[in-house]
Amino acid sequence: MQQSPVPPESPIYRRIADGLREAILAGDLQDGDRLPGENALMVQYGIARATARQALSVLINEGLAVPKRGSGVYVRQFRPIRRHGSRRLSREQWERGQAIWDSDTRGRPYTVDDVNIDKEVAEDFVARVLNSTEVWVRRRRYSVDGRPVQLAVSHFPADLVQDTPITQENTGPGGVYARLGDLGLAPAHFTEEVRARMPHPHETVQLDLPAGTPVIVIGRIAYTAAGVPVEVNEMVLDSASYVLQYDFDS
Amino acid sequence: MQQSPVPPESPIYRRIADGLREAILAGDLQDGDRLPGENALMVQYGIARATARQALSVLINEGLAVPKRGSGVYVRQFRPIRRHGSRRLSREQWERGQAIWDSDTRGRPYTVDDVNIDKEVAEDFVARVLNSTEVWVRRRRYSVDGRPVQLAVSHFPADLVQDTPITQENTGPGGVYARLGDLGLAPAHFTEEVRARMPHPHETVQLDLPAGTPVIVIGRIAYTAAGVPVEVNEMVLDSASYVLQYDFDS
DNA sequence: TAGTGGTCTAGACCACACA
DNA sequence: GTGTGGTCTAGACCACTAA
Repeated sequence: MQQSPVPPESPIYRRIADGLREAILAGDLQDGDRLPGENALMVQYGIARATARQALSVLINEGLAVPKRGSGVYVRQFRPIRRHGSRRLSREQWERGQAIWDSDTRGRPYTVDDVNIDKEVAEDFVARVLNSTEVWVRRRRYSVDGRPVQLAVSHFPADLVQDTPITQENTGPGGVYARLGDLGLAPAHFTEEVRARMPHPHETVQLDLPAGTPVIVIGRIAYTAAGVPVEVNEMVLDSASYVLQYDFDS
Repeated sequence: MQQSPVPPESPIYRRIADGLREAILAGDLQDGDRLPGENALMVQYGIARATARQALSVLINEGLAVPKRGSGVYVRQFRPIRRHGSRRLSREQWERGQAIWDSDTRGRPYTVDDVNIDKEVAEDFVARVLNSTEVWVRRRRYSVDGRPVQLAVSHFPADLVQDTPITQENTGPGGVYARLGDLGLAPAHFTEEVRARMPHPHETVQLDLPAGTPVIVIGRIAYTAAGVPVEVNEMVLDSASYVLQYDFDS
């Protein structure tokens, strides 16, 4: 009936992970710095390899570190793009230098690849929102500096956009919204629904996401001034590459 | 010089995880359903325990499943609260039945616990935004149905709110914003910065987050009509409990 | 070639849940 | 008590990176 021997503290792998995390969050280890590898941890703490791996996997799944095969485990950085929702209300005071998170303000150009356009039967929620069972769907991927950052899928009611450039790869100057304007259907109101979750496998591939990186999912509905829904756009963003900004009154 | 023997496909643990994920996303397994456990997978696929664990850990880290000690691994659901940013512009058309994600609209009451108020030296970015090195800080946690869903930390310039109920636990009717109004500092404009990341350990504890659940972080700055910043509020939300909605023009 | 991370096996002891 | 997941050891072979 003696007391339990020694296990009052948290498991070894967790204590190791805590130590490394602290070093990262404190800035002792930063940006592309190399973390102690599996072998180093085995020696330093006298543990088995699986345990060292478990410790590192904690940080990897938290998105704080990235493993590079044959090389090592490295600290990850956060330098997002700033995406503006409603910026119409911005005054100088809250437009300049008042950001909470640092971000890349240099307006780097988007690249669009993998454009893909199809006429499809609408999924349930799209059909419900657009009041249309047939839709034209535009899928594309956006990259910045050669790195993919966003997947977007836009849906348009088939009867409204049939035989317009919206069903073509090249939509002409001003893009899709300008063409909707030509039809007298210029988007005037938007609602955006924002959520976050872990990525699905195909998103991990298409966005080249390291483990531990959530995605931000934006469901956006565009309405004309008359209240006609003309577009449902679902965007999937690499959360390590974005900060969303919304400015509003009241 | 014969071809490589058999390993053209993805690793076993991944194929198992893929199969289970498919079952979840297709709805074959849902809500609180129990997944096949480690032992079941070992037998079914003839693999070692560590490999079965690895397969399950994939789903757990994706937030699709939750392990329950001594019981099993269970499918997780997504039934979020809808949080409205700018809703001022909402018309009936885009206010009712036009949501992309299901959400709990029944207005369940928040509970606030762990209220904590202190006068502190402002962190860098807070000091920069508020033009004040000393701030009053209100920390609190919000729960819905007894489950914690949000952590919030509000900062107020010390010189503006000194000796007001804002420095007290009970701020009176209308809350903090009403008291700011009493001072002629009613918030009129807001900017919100939204990002997502994996939670830090203390957030995991305070929000009781299962593995694989990202947090949504909202950095909110409130300005008076005159453009004076009066509050910096950092909110950390359980991403499995929230959908953010923003409505805007243009 | 040496070192790194990726995958996998075959055991072990533990705390906890549930019947 | 039996079964579950949590932690840990001590090996193995592989693919990839970098010198």
